Amino acid sequence: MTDVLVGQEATCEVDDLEGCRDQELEMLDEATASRLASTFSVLSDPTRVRIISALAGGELCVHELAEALDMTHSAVSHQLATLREMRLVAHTKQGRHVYYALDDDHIYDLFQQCLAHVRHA
Amino acid sequence: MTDVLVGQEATCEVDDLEGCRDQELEMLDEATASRLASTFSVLSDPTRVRIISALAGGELCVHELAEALDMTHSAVSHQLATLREMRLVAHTKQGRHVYYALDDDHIYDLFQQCLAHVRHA
DNA sequence: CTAATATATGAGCGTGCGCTCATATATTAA
DNA sequence: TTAATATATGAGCGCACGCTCATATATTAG
Repeated sequence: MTDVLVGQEATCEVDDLEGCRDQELEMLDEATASRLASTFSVLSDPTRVRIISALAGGELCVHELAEALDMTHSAVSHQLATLREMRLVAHTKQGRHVYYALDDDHIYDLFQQCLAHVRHA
Repeated sequence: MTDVLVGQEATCEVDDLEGCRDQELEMLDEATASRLASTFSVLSDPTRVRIISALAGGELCVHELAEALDMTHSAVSHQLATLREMRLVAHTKQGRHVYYALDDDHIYDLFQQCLAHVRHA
């Protein structure tokens, strides 16, 4: 109680600076926060997690992935499109097959670290 | 073409084993995949990322967080409820203020690792 | 060529979620 | 007591997203 500034109507004036100074914060700007959130959101879906897990063992084509995940080709293909747009998987065409493989090791590191965390807890 | 089993109705029989053997996969089970996805989804929102970033500098009460993020108390309070349910933040009551602080270092490690990745790319 | 296979993709549906608004509860001030 | 402050929370809205279904394109077989 009796904080330096408790006034609630002076919301956007000096308080921000005071608040930051209080704890040496370099507050994350919104753009960086959004990029972080976007990166995490790539991994925030069970299907995509399973795809990444499957591709960790080597490249697979769409119907192999669909079988491994027991999902329709369409559903898997849609998710692969998402992962492609986010530059997480690379694809190479061989005949009428399209083989997908992991493209971003950093994301896979995040995946592994989270896995260790989940398995430990 | 002429794969061992191309029939689409024989989806869940021998193909799974074949696929797995191909690459020594220990496929992630669905439960683990969901837990991974849930963990990542906690960090997949810009507001929650900013809250975690703010709390990284020390504990803050709701109105301080609201000022730091330039958001309403209600929006911040709702997100804090989510973070509380997910055991990411701890709260202590002091008078009419409720101070929040980070509770899970592992999650913060994930946050930091992703930040490094994003800032490097 | 036609047919079958492999993948991609738009439309639509249902659901989850983040915010606002209104309201409820708790604590302190007067 | 009443009033103001601090936080929590239910309802509702709008939007994003993951799936299904249907369709389109590409490649290979016959």
